[in-house]
Amino acid sequence: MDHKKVRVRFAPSPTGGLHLGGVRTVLFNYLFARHHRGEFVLRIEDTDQTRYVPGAEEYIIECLRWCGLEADEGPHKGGPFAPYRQSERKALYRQYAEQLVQSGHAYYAFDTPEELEAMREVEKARGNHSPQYNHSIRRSMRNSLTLEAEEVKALLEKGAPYVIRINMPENGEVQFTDMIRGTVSFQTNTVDDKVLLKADGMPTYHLAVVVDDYLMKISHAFRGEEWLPSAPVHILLWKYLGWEKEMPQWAHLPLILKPDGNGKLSKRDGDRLGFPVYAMNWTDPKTNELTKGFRENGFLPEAFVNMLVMLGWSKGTDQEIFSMEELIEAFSIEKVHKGGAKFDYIKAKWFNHQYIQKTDNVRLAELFQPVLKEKGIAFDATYVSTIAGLVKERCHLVNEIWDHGFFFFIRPDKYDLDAVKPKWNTDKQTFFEEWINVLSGLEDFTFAPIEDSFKQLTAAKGIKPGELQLPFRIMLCGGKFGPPVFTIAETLGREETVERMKLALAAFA
RNA sequence: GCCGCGUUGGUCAAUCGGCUAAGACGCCUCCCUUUCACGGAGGAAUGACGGGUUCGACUCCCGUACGCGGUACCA
Repeated sequence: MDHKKVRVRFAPSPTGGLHLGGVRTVLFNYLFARHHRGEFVLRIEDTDQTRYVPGAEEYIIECLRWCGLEADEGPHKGGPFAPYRQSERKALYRQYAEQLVQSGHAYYAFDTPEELEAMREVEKARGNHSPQYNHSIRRSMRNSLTLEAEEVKALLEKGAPYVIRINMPENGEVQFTDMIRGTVSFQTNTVDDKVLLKADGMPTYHLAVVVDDYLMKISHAFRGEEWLPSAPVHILLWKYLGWEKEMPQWAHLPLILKPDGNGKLSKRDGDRLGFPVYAMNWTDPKTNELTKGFRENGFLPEAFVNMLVMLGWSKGTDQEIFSMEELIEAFSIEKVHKGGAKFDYIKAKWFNHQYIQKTDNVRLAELFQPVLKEKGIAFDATYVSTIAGLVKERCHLVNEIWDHGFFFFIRPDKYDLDAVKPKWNTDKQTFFEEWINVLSGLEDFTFAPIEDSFKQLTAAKGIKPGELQLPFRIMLCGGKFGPPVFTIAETLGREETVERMKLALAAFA
């Protein structure tokens, strides 16, 4: 690797929520930058004004913050290469497009959308499956290659709308080395004359990435595999603009695929299969439609990130759980796979489960509080964190603390009578009535004394302890679940325990 | 259609010519526990296909098949 300072960038288009795959692209950029002690830039590619979605940029920034993948430079914090929004850099691009026209690598095209459409119709009728504005077509279109110089000048002067298109060479090969895929090559006549500058004066992605990557001194450009087919356009632009020596090294990341079938994972798949695809909840400002996010679904950001990094990258050992520091240390772009990976929500939850076990109960309780609030239940932080500690080993999502510990917050509203009734008798009834008295007078209402008194009384009554533990559990929880039953009693406290026993006894009879 | 990129168990994946093909998730059996879970011990399950190259190929090369991506004045 050369000695150029490592600078990478994540360049999303602010059109909606941030997809899993987007976060993974951020992650790989971030890890690469940190590993090489370089810089990570956030650049907003909002060149398509018709697709602007309010709030999307703020959402993206918040996602990065939540994931712990914050950029060093960006629209939210500035930096030496500001502005970082392409819409605010609009004036910059035109000169480069003009420069390309001057050097013959681009040209003005005056074709109207209708003319373009007509051309496509004609071509399709002739059996051309997907007509491209390319070397063979451009000769019959209205552009500065076919029109007389005076006519072009006249059109320009009278303000006729036009775009600037790249002039793809007819016979040539573009070759480059992708850090993940090795040598990739294209025949130039198979790629069309992409629009570089739109009629509204905004650049297209193709021009903007190249110009901004150059201006922002980007050393390595990572993006999704879907960009591979347009790579030759970008490579040629670097060359035509005379910046070839500064061109970043490319890496096209594999796609994240849907769990069933094939194809790129989409928001729709999440809705269909019941799991989040976006990092955080996203509400479409137009339709008000809410798309669920990993964060609100009870994922810890460390787990989310760890799960994502394993989708397409492997250290080469059997280690699967990595701290951010370990990832920064171990990450290398060469170990990123070529093939796409299917997203597995079950495995994703397994990662989260691992992290929940390692997470401090106080933090877990804080993350769980919103669930209680939503239910209109208030408990003090210490109590909630005790519960979190008691049930976390069976939680794959933070929100599941409720599913596994709701009875710590509310009395059971129904009992698993099928598990009690068949074996219920007056001896058991009597046992519990007497034990209530014992418990009421117990000096120290904690695990050991509770268990001791239980054992003493079962022995005295000649009933097997096991016969009574399950009913006791059902009295307190309502069903066959939860942590050790004497722990539940201790946690609930004497009053609540006794009260629940009385209530249950009435229901069991 | 054309162009490009891929292809190891159901899924994530290791292997960079020596494989009796790791490990993880999930699944199944058992142990622990008179709840569930955690934990522990086992088990089933993999190199798309066909040709080369080689003493030897999952690994390299070439075809084929299949999949995906692209084919916009969207990114």
